Amino acid sequence: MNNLQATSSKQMIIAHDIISKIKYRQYRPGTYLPSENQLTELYGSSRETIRKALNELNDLGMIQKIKGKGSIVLDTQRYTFPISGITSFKELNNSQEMNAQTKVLHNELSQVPEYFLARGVDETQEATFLERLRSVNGEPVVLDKDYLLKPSIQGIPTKEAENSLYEYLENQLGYQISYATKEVTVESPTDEQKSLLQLIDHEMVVAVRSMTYLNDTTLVQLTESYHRPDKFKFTDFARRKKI
Amino acid sequence: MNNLQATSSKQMIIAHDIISKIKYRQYRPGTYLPSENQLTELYGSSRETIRKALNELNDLGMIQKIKGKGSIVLDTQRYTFPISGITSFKELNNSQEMNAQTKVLHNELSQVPEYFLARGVDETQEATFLERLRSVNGEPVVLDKDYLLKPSIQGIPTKEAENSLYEYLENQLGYQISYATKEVTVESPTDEQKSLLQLIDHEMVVAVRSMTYLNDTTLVQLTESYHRPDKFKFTDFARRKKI
DNA sequence: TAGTGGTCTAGACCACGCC
DNA sequence: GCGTGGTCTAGACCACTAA
Repeated sequence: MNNLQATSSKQMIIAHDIISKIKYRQYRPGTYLPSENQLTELYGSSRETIRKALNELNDLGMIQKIKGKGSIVLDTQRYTFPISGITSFKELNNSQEMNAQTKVLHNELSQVPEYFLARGVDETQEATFLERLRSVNGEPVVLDKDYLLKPSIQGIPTKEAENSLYEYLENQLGYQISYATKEVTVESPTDEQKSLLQLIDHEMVVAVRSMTYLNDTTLVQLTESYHRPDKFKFTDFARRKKI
Repeated sequence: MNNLQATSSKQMIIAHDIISKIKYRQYRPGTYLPSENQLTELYGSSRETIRKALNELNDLGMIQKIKGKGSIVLDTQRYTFPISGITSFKELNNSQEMNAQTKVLHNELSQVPEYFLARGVDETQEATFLERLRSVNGEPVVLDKDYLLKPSIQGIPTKEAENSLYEYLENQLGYQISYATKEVTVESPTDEQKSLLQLIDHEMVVAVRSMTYLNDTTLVQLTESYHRPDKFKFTDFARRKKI
C-alpha cells in the first residue's frame, strides 16, 4: 500500500504514475522510459512538467538520464533503515512488513540534553520527553529519546506515541514537517542502553541525533536514537554533486 | 578555494553566485533572499531559471522556501564526513584543512570480494585492488579497499592513488562519475583492520561499502571503507519526502 | 540527419501570508 | 489587495547519440 499524499500537482501525479509503472514492471530495469516527447503526449502536459517529474525519479535513484539517448530505469530495491530521508519508524514498519513493536518508557516534561544545548538550543526551552523502545520480532533494536519542544507541542498522548509521532504532528496538529539535520556516531553504551538494548559484552551503540524543523523553520523535535550495532544498517543513494 | 566546475549553465552560475553571497555573509542566516522577481531582474533571466537555481540551494539545505513569504537563508555549517553525497577523501581534505595523508598498501590485480558478488557483480570480473590507509595528524582513521573494474579502468598509477581517485577517473580518463549506492554497518574488526587502524581492545569498525557508476550506468568502482569508530562521524541534511 | 535530453524564455494562473 | 512562492505552458535553441 502506498503512502498516498495530497501531492496533487500534475508533475507529482506523473512522477507517481511512472514510479508505479516501474514498481509493477511495466517499465523494467535496464530499459528506456518513453522519451520526454512521448511522455508529453501520453500525459497531455508540457515537456517542462514531464522533466520536473523525471527529475524527482532521478533524485530518488530510480532512473538515470543520458543526454542523446534517454532515461534508463535503474535496478533499485529499497531497503532497511534510511538515515537519508526522513521517515518514521511506523512508516518503515508499514512498508517493510516487519513485526515491530513500540513500548513507551517515559512521557513527561524534561530538560533538553547537553548535545543540543551545545548546538544552539535554548537552555530554558521546555520539552516533552518521550522515551520509546522499538523491538522487531521480540528483539529490542532501537531506543528513541525524543524531545518535543514547547510551545509548538504541548504534550503527546501515549496512544499516539505508540503509533507514529509524525502522523500525530502532521495530521492531528496540522504541522508541516519539512527538514532535519542528522549526525551519526558510534559510542560506548550507557548502562541504561546496555540493559534495554540487551547489548552483549563490549558492543557499542550507534547514535543518531537529529533536529527536525517545520516548513517555517520552527524547531519542533530533538531526537537521540540508539541502535543496536548488529541490527543497524542503512543504505543510501547519492549523486555526484559539483558545488 | 571553491571547487570551480565546468557548470556553465545560467542556473548553475546563479546558484553558485548566491551560495557565494551566503558564504561571505552578504545574505545572512535568518534573513530572506531577494524575491524571485527581484532575482529575475538582478540576473537578467527568466523566473523559471531563478527557481531552478534556488531549488539547488533548497536541496542542499542552504535555504528554506516559504510560500507567500520568501526564501530564508538557513544556518548551515558543513561538516565532517558525508556519507550522503559522493566526495573523495582528497576533496574533503582540501575543503577542511585537515592534515591528512594517504599510504598505498596494495595496488595489484585481485578478485572481487564476496559482498559484491552477492549483489550481482560477475565473479569473473577482473579488477585492480587498491588498499589505502588514510591518516589525519598521524593517526590512522580509514582503511579503504577499492576494486577498480576492467575494462573501464586498466590500472592506477600509484602516484594517482596517493592523490585522488576521482580526479584521475574524471580528469585523466574523462569519465563522468554519476552516482553511487552505499551501505553502512558496524562490525567486529578483522586482525588486519585491528592492527592497521590501531583499534583498542573491543572496538568495532564502521564499514561503508559502495558501488560507483558512470553516467552511462557502467559500474566502475567497488569500495569497502573501514572507519575507526571514535573518528567516525557524519552529518546529513534531509528533506521530508512524500513518495 | 533525426531523435534525445539540457537549458531558457515570457507569460499565465494559483495558493498563501500579510496588511 | 498585493507580493510571495508553486505550477504549467508552448516554443525555442543547444549538445549529444546513433544510424
